[in-house]
Formats: sequence, C-alpha cells, structure tokens
Amino acid sequence: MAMGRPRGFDVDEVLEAALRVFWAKGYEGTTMADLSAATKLRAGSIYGAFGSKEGLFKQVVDRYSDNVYGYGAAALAADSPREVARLWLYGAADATTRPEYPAGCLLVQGALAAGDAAIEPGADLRARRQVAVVKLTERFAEAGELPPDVDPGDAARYVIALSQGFAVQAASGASRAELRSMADLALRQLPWE
Amino acid sequence: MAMGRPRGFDVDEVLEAALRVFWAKGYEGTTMADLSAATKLRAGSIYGAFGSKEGLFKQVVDRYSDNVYGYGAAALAADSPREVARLWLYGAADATTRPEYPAGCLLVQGALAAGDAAIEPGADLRARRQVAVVKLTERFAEAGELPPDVDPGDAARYVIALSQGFAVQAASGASRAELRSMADLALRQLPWE
DNA sequence: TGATATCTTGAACAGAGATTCAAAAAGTGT
DNA sequence: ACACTTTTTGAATCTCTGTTCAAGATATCA
Repeated sequence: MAMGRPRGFDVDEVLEAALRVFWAKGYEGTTMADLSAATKLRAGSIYGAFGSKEGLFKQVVDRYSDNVYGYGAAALAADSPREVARLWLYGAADATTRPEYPAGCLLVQGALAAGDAAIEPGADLRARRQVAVVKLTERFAEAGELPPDVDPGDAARYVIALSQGFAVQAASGASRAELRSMADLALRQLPWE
Repeated sequence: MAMGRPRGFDVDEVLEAALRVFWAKGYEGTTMADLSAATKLRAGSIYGAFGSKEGLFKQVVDRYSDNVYGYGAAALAADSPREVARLWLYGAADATTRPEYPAGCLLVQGALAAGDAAIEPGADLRARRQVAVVKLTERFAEAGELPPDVDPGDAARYVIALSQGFAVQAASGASRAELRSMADLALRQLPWE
C-alpha cells in the first residue's frame, strides 16, 4: 500500500524555529505569519503537521520542557538541599540568558496573562510550572534534610520564586552575570540554614 | 465661548475598569470589545478620551503604579534593610493576591513577551520594573547598612526577584497564605545577614 | 506503469481586530 | 433663542488572523 509523499521538512527543526518565536513573542503575540516565516513552511503544511497554532505550541512546550528547561532534573538529583538550590538557581540564571535563545523562560512569558484565545495554552504552562513546584517539594521533603520547622513546600516555592524572578529580569534585559551574582547572594545563606 | 457637551463618565472609574481587564488578560489579550464592555463606553468615546488602546493602557499603568503598586514607597521608607525587605515582600504577597483584583502584577503580566503590536507597552512596563530596581538599589546603598562585600544592586534584585516570583505564582493560583509563608521563610535569614 | 496516499502550494475564507467618521445629542455663554 | 463646542453613537472601514480547501507534486507499492 502506497506511503504518500514524504515531508519536505524536519519536524525537530520546525519545532526549534517555532520555539524561538513563541519564546520571544509569547503565544498571543505570535502570528501564523511569524511562524510561517521562521519555519519556511506555508500555513497549510503547519496545519497538516500540527493541527493548529495551539497544537504546534503544545509540541513546542513539550520540547522546551524536555530540553532547555531540563536543568531541573540535574538539580533534583543533587544530594543536599543546598546543592539542589545551587544547581537550580545557576541553571535558571543560565537558561534564561542563553545567547542563542530569547531571554527569559517560555513557561513564564509564553502566556502569563491570557486573553480568551490563549486560555488553554496558559493553563498548560501553569500546569507545567506547578510540576516543578511539586517535584521540588518532594525532593525537599526527603527525611532529615530540612529543619523540622521548615515546610518543604515553602522551600520549594522559595527557590522557584527566585528562578521565576530571574526569568522576569532576564526578559527585562538583565545579564547572565547579574543573575549569577544574584544567585550567589542567595546562596550565601539559604533561609532554612 | 461655549464649553461643549460634558463627559458622561468618570475618567477614574473608566481607568479602574480598564485596569482590571488589562491586569487579567494582558495588553495583547485585551480587546477593544472587552474594554468597551467593562467600561460601558463605545469605542468612539474611549478613542475620544484616551486616543488609542495604547494610550488607555499607559494611563492605566500610571494609575496602577501610583495606587496598587504603591506599597514600594512605604517599604523604601523603612529604617533597615531587613525592614525594607519585609515590607516589600509582604506588600508584594498582598498586592498580588487582592480578592478584589486579578491575581498577579500588571507590571509583570501586562506584556512580558510581546508581539509586534505590543512592543511599546512592553517597553513601558519594563522601564517601570527597572525603576523599582533602581530605587531599591539606592535605598540599600545607604551607608553602613549592608555588609561591605554585598552589592546593593544584588540585594535589590534579589528582593525584587522574589516579589516577581510571587507575582508569577499568584498568577498561577497561589494563595495569599502561601506567599506570606514564603515571605516568612525568606525573612528567617536574609542572605546578606 | 499505474494506483494509492500523503504532502505542498497558493489562494480564498470568515471572523475579529483596532480605528475612524458623520450625524445626533447635550451642555455653555451671549 | 441662538451660536458654538465637545461628546456620544452606531455604523462603516480596513487590516490582520487563524484556518480551510482544491489542485498539483512526490513518494511507495503492486
């Protein structure tokens, strides 16, 4: 049985190009014309491969979570709360100021406040941010690592709040050096220590 | 000489109504139809009074900076870095979780990532965020209050990063209690102490 | 080669977006 | 009452947006 005409593009390259656009302009600020220009595909091909602008965005966010945002996994594997926090903060400082990517974090600036057309993408990003909170909370909840009067959830939200602040400031033009310096300051004395 | 027909609305009430819409949906996510519905004005009246959607947004941001976001002034007037940080963080926790307003911070979620139509509003918000960094840096730079090896700019960016993280998490649905608890954790031990 | 299946293309589509405008309305001052 | 000025109204405008579609292109399999 016939296989049909093969794709003239590489899905990964297209997702990579679309990622940069969504990252820089946000979901609502990105137009199909932007995506068409960045991917060098006609709108019809994008619809054929991804179903809709929203479908493309979802796959882009998947890719982002797995790759660019993946420093979290390394941090979670560290063997002390301090080391977890250090890797998380350094990872955030670097990930939000990559020279080859737009500044900031897609999960934060992709659709923080959403109009009617972006409710679902916004909820998707929010859920993914929440995953980080849950994972970090579980990590901090491991026995005997935090003082007993410190709530692991508070500690997790604290570290994540800082990294989200990094994302906002990176999007505002802060340099990697400034963010790293801020991380160093925070690591002078973690609040539960 | 004749005075012309008087306005049928109160500018302050209209700005207040528009504020809630921009706050909840962001600049790009807000449509003139949204604004028209919230203010009970026809588009023509809005244009007559504010010139454009962008002009209305600027005035809304002015109002926001003066009123809702004004807890910063109280914090800056405190007499120690710890007290400045405490008032700033508590103020941010409360301001981003007001029951009568949308969650989060207009300056953060109004236009963090912007498409072509929102470049200027985005730059406006960024400049206003930067004002907070500068003011807090100046406050922390006052003689003899921080350890000499701590950069006042780092300290300012640290406090602001936390409060911006509060804004992101509030927009994600975090409760006031969670944010306050996070602030308390941060205040157990400030990193420069 | 021919049948089949998928992809690409480019135009067309309908709806929504911000903005404008002429006419009607509603005040002030003489 | 009249002239004058500004606001309100409601429709119209015009661009942009996401999406669809039919026709042509390009592969595989028999």
